[in-house]
Amino acid sequence: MAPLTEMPNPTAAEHKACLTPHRSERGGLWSTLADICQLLQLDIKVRDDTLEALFQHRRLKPDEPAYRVGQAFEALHVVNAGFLKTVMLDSGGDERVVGFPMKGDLLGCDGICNDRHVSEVIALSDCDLIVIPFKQLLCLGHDCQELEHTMYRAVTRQMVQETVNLATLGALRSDARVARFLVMIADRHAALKFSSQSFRLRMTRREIGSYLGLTLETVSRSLSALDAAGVICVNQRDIEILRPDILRSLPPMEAFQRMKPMGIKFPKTTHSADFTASLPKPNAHPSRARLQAAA
Amino acid sequence: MAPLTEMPNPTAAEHKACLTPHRSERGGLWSTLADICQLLQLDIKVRDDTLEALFQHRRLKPDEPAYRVGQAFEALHVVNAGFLKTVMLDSGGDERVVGFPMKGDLLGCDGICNDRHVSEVIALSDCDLIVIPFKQLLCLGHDCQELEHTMYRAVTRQMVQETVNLATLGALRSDARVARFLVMIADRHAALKFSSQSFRLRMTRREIGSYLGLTLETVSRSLSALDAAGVICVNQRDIEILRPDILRSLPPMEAFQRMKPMGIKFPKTTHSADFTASLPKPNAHPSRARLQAAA
DNA sequence: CGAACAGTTGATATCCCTCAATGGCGGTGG
DNA sequence: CCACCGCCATTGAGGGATATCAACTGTTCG
Repeated sequence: MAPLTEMPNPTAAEHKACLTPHRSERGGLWSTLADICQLLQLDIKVRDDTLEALFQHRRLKPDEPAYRVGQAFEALHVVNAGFLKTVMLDSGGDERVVGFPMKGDLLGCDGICNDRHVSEVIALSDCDLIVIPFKQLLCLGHDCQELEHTMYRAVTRQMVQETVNLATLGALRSDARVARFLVMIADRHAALKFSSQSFRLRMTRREIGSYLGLTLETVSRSLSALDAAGVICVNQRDIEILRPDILRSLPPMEAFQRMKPMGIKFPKTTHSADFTASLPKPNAHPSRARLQAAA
Repeated sequence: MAPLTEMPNPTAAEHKACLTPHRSERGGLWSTLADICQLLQLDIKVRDDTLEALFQHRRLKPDEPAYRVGQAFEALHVVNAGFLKTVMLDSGGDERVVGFPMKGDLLGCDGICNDRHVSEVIALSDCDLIVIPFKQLLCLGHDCQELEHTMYRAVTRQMVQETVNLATLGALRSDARVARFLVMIADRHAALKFSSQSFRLRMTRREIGSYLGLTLETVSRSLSALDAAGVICVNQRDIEILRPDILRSLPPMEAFQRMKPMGIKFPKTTHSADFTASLPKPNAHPSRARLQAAA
């Protein structure tokens, strides 16, 4: 692992409650609906007093759940600060990570359809959430149709994004899965004006593996391989992205490259990217070959 | 809706438009909102004339799309009859199957958030869809809040179900993935009063593989292995389930069995199911061993 | 019939899971 | 303070699972 050149200190910036106009009332933090819409990046057009409605904040410590599987659905949450994981429990009781929410994400959407949660969300760091009681939201929506529509757009956007992320992983080999995972994280950091070039992972290798469908050892090896190839720089949970272009270009497996829409045929695809450019370190691991040579 | 009482011949019955009180007007088929709610298994309480609103049907032939990636979002669709696939296109233009909608499923939810579809839906058989123009739905929702809430519950239910299905696959090996896929199909057939014991797959091995993250050869081999173990009977696309108990009990990989919530430790799990009971056929393939012996 | 496609099966290479050993890091208690 | 412990991460060895390549069969459709 190369020494991470310098890391201005994204950790500190990400950790502090980096919100906006919130007010202290009744002893806790409260935010307006307008604040929430800004956090969700919704451009709400209504100029309405409903935007002044107040919603309470909720703090979580690491390992503390926002809600659990089976719990009655009462409220959505918006992440104002911190990092979390969303997990589902399979029939055997084993947990499967399905997402890593962070600032601006909407939590609890899975409870809308059944009045009961099928997933659970657990804090990976100190977190600050804004609670949106669903009944209250419905009441506000009753008065303001535009608001209701906008909020549901936010809900479906959140769910579509999760599906897109999960769906793209299936066709990739381990190195590419890990690479795509890092790209996802980087893009989300960029959207939040965090550094997308260097950041700290908040989850364990095991949790990453659960999300990607890999074992923790394979995740670790893939990170090491990307490091050895000079694409990233890994130091425990600190990641620096050196070659974002390569990180984004790792191809899917051969069998899935031919899955062109409607059966259009293509000549055998040659791996487009050549990683031969950067070989700062000797390769000693078998899986590193693919990252380094396109031959 | 349809008097789907008994169905001696699922295949034939599934193919014909097994709907109900629809009306022929302006040359096409139309259904009421009440019909749609029944199809979606929504218990709508409102006794309202909005339930008499009419929605047009749309027929698709095999390989015909209901909508395509990038197309402007204008309407949701409810499947009244037929079988389809939902696909997403990754950055390389390769297609990835993310679902196999059938009767009672809601199509097009992914367009709500962006006014543009990120997935596309293609018919695998002759299909009959009911078109729900979204603007019209919003207008109806404006008059009847209960209706709007109910429809959004249907939307989120559809999306949650897809996520759950995708999420459970990651921890399974190939045989278990295929088994779970068959269980999914069987359960959905059962919910529709179709035969869950024997049915015909409408998609190719390649499409199944794309959905499961496997190659078509592996899908074929897994089906053959389940057949050889006496768990199912495969004949091209016709499937008969002989041992649903075994089909549901295939365990995840070792590494993912230990992913108990919050780090609770368990003794090394012994594979609970013993498949030794039924060995009607000789085993000649390496991958069949796991299905037959728990030793 | 022949072409194109879907499915099955085999041989082989490779990927990644599994088991195992090691080191780093943080907390806890003598 | 430091030994100790537990958890996390890394790395290696080995083997099993699955992708890949290839050959063959069956089906559909013109």
